[in-house]
Amino acid sequence: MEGAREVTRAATIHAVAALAGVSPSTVSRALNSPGLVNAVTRQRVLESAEQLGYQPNRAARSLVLGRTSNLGLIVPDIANPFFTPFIKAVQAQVRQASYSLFLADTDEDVEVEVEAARAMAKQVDGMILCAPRMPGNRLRSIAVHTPVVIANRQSRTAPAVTMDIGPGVRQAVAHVHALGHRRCAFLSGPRGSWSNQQRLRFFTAACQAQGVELIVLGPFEPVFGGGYRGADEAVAAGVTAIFAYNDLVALGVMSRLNDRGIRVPGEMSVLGFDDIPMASMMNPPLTTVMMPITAVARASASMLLTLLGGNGPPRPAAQELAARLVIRSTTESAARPTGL
Amino acid sequence: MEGAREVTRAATIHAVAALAGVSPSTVSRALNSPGLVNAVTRQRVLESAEQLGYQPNRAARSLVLGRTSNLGLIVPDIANPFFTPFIKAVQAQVRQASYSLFLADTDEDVEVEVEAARAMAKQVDGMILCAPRMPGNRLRSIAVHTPVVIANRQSRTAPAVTMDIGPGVRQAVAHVHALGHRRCAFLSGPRGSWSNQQRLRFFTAACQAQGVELIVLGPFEPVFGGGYRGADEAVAAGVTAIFAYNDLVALGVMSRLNDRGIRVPGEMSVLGFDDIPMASMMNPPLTTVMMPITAVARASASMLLTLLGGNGPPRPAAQELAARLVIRSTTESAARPTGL
DNA sequence: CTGAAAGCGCTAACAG
DNA sequence: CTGTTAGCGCTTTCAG
Repeated sequence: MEGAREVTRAATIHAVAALAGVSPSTVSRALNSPGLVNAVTRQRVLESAEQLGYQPNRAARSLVLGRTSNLGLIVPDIANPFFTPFIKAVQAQVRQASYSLFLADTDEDVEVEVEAARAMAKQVDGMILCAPRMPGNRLRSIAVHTPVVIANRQSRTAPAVTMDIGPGVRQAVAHVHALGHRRCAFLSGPRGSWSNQQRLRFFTAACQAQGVELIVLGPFEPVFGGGYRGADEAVAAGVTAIFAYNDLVALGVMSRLNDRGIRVPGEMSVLGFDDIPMASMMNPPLTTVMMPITAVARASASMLLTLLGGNGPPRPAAQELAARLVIRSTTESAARPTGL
Repeated sequence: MEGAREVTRAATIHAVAALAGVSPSTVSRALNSPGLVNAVTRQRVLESAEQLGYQPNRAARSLVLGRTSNLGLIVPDIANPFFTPFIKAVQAQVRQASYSLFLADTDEDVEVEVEAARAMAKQVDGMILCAPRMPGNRLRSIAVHTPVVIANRQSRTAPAVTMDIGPGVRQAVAHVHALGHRRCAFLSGPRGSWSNQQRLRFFTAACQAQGVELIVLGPFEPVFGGGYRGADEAVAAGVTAIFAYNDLVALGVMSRLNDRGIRVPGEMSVLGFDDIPMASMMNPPLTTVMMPITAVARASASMLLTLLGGNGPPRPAAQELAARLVIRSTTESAARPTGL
């Protein structure tokens, strides 16, 4: 009979101690504070441990130490390409600090998010909540018990790392203005979304300040298909440049424009938002507002690590990183308005 | 002073016991085996627990129970859209069985993978290795200590869930043959890759069996850019249909074809492989061989759960799921060869 | 039905 | 430098 349970019961510290002819505490010390034990003894212990394939039991360790050496990360959607660089960066940094990472995805659902955060809180030393959708009080109820860093969302409850889209938006508007565009469309995203409101607000302000007429269209779903529809409306509105809510939408726009035989950037300039990995790979490469998501990830991770380290500033200050325009090949001098 | 450490020390089972006026063991029973305790006592305990916001310490629980209630999942690359449905499905199933899930990504690096698996093994009750790259002996050394299920790869070491691409490939070839195509290109992927070899082998066999001439091109990188280059070679080869190594490559092909003014599917038919979420969203929607990745995920998860359950068959058998063709809009009757 | 006692595997004083 | 002792918080016999 074979089956589910392990063949060999894992070796305990006692077994190692016995084999090395020392006490368990010496084994513990040899492994955790090599300096405190005689070199030759330590060598013997190490060999015994090696021979038995000894792996400290994490539960026992956590229990006595009061820490798990695990960190958690919760993101709205793993499938969203906007978050993947974030996940990767956090993962790398966390691993480097020799923590393990619990990663959960909430499918953009608040209930799932709250539940995931609660469940996770019990088994990590701290966690990063990326763009959490839950209300402030729920956030607080979690942050009270567990060190938390919030990314992509303002908070008074916990230290937060956010992005300032202002510079990027202003650069984008200045860029199209410089190319001679005077009438542009903004393809808006989900009405309820905070980032849509923010993007809309900044674009409106920047266009007004720089003398560009802004036609707000939408809302459109923040995916490929949304841009597909949006493209037609923008063309009908007689604009010469399109600010898409995000890169996915921009992708849809370009696809649709292409179907209709409208050249990008020849007849229509298109700008995205986010700078997802695909943006630079598409054809032509997309001019877009780069959100410094990787930098945010790194900052969040360091912040959490600092928070846990106990050293450093007692409570890391909030931090804000600036978005900026990345000019690639979908923007060009304004031509005569298309459509009609 | 405030700072990193928790404000309130988490309530222990003792505190709850004291408040309810019972012993810790009664609290434990009230929570875990409600049947064994007097209804009114239980009620009192539950209220005390609620009042104190009592959350059992997982480390202590794991220590005595010998199980963590955590499961692990390791995938080659979180950013690869092929794996996202897999991750989501596993996550859902695991959560439903009230386990938490550790998710790790190896960036396709064998060393990272081995390391991640080792680290994870110590703190989960079992894990799913998705398309592991590590050699069989490393795999074995892990599977010996931890219940493991392998997805997307054959194995004699552990129960595995794999996909049979045969039916899908044969359907694809039959499909283009029925449309009158007699000369097709296969844009191959990474030379070393097992799935590339497999796909190539099956396409070669199916084409030969069905009387379709197959021009093998490449290798190309398995991403958008690869297809971009591949498209030109395929056109130069004078084929009327292109089998792309995967959907990303197909995407690149279509983009390039479009740039060159070659209509899909009018002048060239294009077929993908995998059926990533984007395949149905692109324009026109891609005809592709659907890999039943979600089904594999579900099967893997159930398998692992069974393995851990101790009940059911002592060792779940390996399982193989069939791929099949999904016909969308990038395939049409053969026209005259393009190019030259 | 409930309490007392023992112990999961490990670390951290505290003596030697 | 090393062994002994005492728990970390929880579950589970074993008595009552």
